[in-house]
Amino acid sequence: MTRVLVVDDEPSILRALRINLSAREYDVSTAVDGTTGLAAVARERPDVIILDLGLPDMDGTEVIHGVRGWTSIPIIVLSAWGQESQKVAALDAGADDYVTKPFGMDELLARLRAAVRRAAPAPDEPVVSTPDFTVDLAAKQVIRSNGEDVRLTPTEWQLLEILVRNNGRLVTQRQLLREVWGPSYETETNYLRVYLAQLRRKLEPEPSRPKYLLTESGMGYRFKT
Amino acid sequence: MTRVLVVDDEPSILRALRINLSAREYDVSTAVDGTTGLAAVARERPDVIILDLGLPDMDGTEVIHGVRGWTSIPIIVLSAWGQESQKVAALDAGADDYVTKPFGMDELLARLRAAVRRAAPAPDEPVVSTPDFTVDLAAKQVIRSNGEDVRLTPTEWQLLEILVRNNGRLVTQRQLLREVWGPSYETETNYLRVYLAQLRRKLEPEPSRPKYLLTESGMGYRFKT
DNA sequence: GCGGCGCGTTAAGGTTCCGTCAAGGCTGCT
DNA sequence: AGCAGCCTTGACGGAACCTTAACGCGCCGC
Repeated sequence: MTRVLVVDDEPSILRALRINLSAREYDVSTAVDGTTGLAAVARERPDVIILDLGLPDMDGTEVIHGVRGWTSIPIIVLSAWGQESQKVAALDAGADDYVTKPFGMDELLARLRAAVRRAAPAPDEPVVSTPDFTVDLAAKQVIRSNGEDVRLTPTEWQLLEILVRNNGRLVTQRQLLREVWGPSYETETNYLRVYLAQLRRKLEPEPSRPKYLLTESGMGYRFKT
Repeated sequence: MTRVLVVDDEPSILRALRINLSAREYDVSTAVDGTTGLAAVARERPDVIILDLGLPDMDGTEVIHGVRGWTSIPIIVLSAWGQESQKVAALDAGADDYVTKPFGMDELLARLRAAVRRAAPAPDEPVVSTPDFTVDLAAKQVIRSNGEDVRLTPTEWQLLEILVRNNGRLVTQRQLLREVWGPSYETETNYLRVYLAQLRRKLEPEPSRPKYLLTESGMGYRFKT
């Protein structure tokens, strides 16, 4: 189910969007200003953000920068009619699209679908195999080469997924912490050590001498087929 | 240079876009109907398409489908005011964005930038090769020509990255020290000698007679492909 | 020819970073 | 309420890394 976060200070718009989007099988959450909006993004990881530019506490482009600092979740901007320069600034700040108020619900829904579709990661290779195990991104499943499947906890899976999607590339500790725990955990390198150890225990033939989940001291981790 | 294909049957709009986009360093080509437009897309592979929905020979969504059948080049749609349903149909057919006529040139340019930015996943050219090894900036990885990969420490990476990004250019010691260790270390040329030696030991076929990491005595260092 | 200067090389400390283990808290289910 | 699975947190030994100093070499000017 697609999760939408609506950031707007007008109760009537919040209500209208909540009703219409819920009816279309979207999972809707809301925030009434920029501060709580940014917190909600970090906490809930919506699939798409609908952001009103006229918030009481901060400028719309600030909110966009705050989000774009660590993730590329699509952002659709709402703005009052005639705020041409604001719209341009918002798009340049990294917004994906905008809709002028008052807007037709059909149009907003179409833009929503377009934004989500664009964000959907390329339907590339959802399966990565090694001599010892196979990771199936689509099925969220890991199977050892002897046939038994490996049980991973949600956090373990998130970590493994990021590493596998960046197969061969080095992934920074900051990036891993950001994408799994959120931007305020960027220094908790502790977590990475614990969870990498768990993943190795479950996947590596010799957990103390890893072949696939490699450490690059001081930089990050790398998944190597 | 970004290549833009404009598909529109109104000469005045074609002219306006050609002038404005050319002035902004875009490479502009044009087509006046859907048929020649589709042919032009296939022939020229533009980086982005600006498409008017009101073409004489075919419906706008047909053109979009024709393009989307084989490529994901971003499409920005132009439509007359009030054609709400057409816009929705165009977005659902796979258009990336739309602008309502009459439009402000600022807005169109902003949407153009946004579309191109979204489509460009690789902002730079992250791979540099020599006969002896290959440096992949994005993956933070160096592979020797015999296949084994080279392990670099964080500091070694920072140094190498700066030198490779300035491929062929001379980089002064001060600049290297400033960017890696910070402005207060600008005189510690010691560090450079130590780390350049380490890099050469790991990368050069004959570390004592370097081919790639060259010293310019008294000035700085230069990476040479 | 002699001393200074810049550079390359090496190795030893000290510090930071990583793997490992285990205890405690939280949540959801029975 | 009790239990099991999962996540957080802290501590510790060991490995990787950075800093620093010392020495050798070639070049240049004196």
